Amino acid sequence: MDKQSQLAAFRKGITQFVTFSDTEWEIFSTYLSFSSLNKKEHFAVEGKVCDYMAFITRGAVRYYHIKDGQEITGYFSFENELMSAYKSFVKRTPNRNYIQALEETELVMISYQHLQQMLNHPLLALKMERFGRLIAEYYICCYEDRVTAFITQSPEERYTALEKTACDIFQRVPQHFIANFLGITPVSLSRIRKRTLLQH
Amino acid sequence: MDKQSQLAAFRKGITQFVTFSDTEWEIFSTYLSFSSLNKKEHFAVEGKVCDYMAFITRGAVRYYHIKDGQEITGYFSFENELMSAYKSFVKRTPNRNYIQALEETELVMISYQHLQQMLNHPLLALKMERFGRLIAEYYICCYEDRVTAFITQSPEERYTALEKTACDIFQRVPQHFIANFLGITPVSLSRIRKRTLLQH
DNA sequence: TGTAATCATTATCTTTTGTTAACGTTTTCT
DNA sequence: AGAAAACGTTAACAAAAGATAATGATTACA
Repeated sequence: MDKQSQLAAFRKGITQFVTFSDTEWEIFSTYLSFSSLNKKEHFAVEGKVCDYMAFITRGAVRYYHIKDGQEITGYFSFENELMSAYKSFVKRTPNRNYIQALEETELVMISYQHLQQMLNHPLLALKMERFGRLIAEYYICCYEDRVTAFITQSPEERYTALEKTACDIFQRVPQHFIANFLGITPVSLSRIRKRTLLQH
Repeated sequence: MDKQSQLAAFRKGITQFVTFSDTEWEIFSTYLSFSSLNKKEHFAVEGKVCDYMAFITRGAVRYYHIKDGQEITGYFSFENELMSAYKSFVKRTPNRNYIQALEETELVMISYQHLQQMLNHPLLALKMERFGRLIAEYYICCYEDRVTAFITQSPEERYTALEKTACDIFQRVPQHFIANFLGITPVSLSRIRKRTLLQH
């Protein structure tokens, strides 16, 4: 995808948070950069401070931890979504997990440094503060739902809910990653799938 | 506690996010109000839009859902912490859970309406946007850790971790609420406690 | 193209959790 | 002070999940 299309996709994708005037966008877009990830390439790794947040124009990534030498996938992001090792990015602390491309992935990126420059730019500051706030609020709402699911639902209920709200994910992501995401083992997810199939 | 002390506690408590000049604080504090909750009184209930966010100067609350007629406690907040049905408050949607005082609780409150006024107030806007952003970022980090715990740890590991990081919670909150918070049943938590005691 | 790696399923066994109920203790409230 | 409610523990059983290993099938890639 060419850069103009990527920029356009980005501009459209963030209208749920802020809309930039043409003048503002002209300034804003000078702070952006582009990058791409090959399949299995990492956007962020454990131990390093994450210096970028990115908008995915094409592709998909997974977030995973390593515990006792085992990879445990906690989340996914797809095209038209924002991605970052959020805590590391905003707090400037070493990241504690990995973000890896599941497919060929294209990104529009904002570096931490550029973000700070924009937050100090008289013509952008207020809008950027708001942008940051609304993004954060958006993700809080996602997290709220996710924690609620762990508290109030069984693994089977979480699986059924996921199948309802995002069944396309099963076509796109290996099942054992989804199992981790649901908080269970791949073997257990396979059993749940069989169980729920037989029920209908 | 008298209002001046409460205001002082609030001002101090939010220094981790923003520091107000005396002039700013004078304006800011005119938008605040005070309230208190008796034990078991609700700050937020299911189905209603939450109109306030609050700083707890004294006391404690629990957040709970009702599923199949059963209360399931998902979170707690204590003195010197901010509290709100966040998603409902920022999105103006009906709240999906309850927030109830565990003890006599005193609050400094900001109404949604007043917050909007401050966000439009020329002398406060930028700082309030930043305040909102930093609060949201703070809670995202909390949520990140919480979700990671559900993904990577067993119930027993979550219990042990909680005992290490916040063992005082067991003196203050009924154990069956903590069980819910850990994602297990009260019976199971009782067993885990016995098990881990015997191991040492 | 052919070999290796990845992946989902299944089976077996163990461990843990959920469910229900009972019991005694403590707390609450009138 | 006394009755009722709330609470933590324990027991017994059922259900579910974890661990490990084996088996095909598919995919990746050299």
